[in-house]
Amino acid sequence: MPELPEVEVVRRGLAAHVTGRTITAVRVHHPRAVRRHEAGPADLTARLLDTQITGTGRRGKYMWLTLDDGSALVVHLGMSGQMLLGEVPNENHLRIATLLDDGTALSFVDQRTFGGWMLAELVTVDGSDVPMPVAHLARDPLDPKFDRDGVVTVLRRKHSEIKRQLLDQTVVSGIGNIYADEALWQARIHPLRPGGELTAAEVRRLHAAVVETLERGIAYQGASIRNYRGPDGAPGAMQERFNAYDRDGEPCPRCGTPIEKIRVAQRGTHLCPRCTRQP
DNA sequence: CTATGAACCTGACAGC
DNA sequence: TGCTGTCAGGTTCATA
Repeated sequence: MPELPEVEVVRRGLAAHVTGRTITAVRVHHPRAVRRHEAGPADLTARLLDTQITGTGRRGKYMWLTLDDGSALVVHLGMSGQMLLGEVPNENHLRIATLLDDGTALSFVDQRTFGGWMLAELVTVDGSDVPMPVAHLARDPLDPKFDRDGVVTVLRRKHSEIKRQLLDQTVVSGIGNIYADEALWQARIHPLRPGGELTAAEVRRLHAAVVETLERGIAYQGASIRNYRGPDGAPGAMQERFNAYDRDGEPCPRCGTPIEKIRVAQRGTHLCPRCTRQP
């Protein structure tokens, strides 16, 4: 589920509510949800208690809440994570429940338990302050300091398919399987094309398509194929706007040819066989 | 260094 | 109905 647009919708939804609030209660219901917090559930609980949330941040598919002790609560939604505001949800996938000083509950629900919370210190990398667990990620395409030429240099150095590279979070972060297929469809580039062999015009087209697709995803409040929900529990609408993803067999919105589904890097990959040239 | 595959989980769905 | 196999938005680790 959650790629950059979904995570950004969650971050924005949380920011308005949690900034300035103090955490008054924490309960970890499932240890896997904090497995990446190496000091353990008790440490996380103790350190969160009575801390104030001072702001929010995001890079790629990671988001975080900055805390008044200078550290950050880093959240990854994995495949099915939800950050919910309101009452504590009566949900058997409730993994972590917290209470804020205005009486609101901030809960982490995650069916598949691939996501989780961890506390981390902020480090300065290349002029930006990010939590430790995020430091290895490339900037995402919506980052004001995103360096397109730098990414192109990396693309050229590697020899793997462009879709594989779009999914590599150390090349460019935030893009997952949905938005990779959507951006490649929009740019009319075959997912199997070697990234290093794209022309300058194709690179420009792809960059524009990635930015537009991600921004569209945010504008439609994310894609709810399965269990993605915003912090208010509402699903997104982007799944109704897909041109290629999950549309195999349906006509390409551009030329009418049925969308094809292949596998690239073990991932289901959707493309128009007529709009794109196979390598 | 690059690339591939498996593992980590739960649930939905297709087919028999 | 129920069983089996496959697939799903992500990341990480081990193996070639």
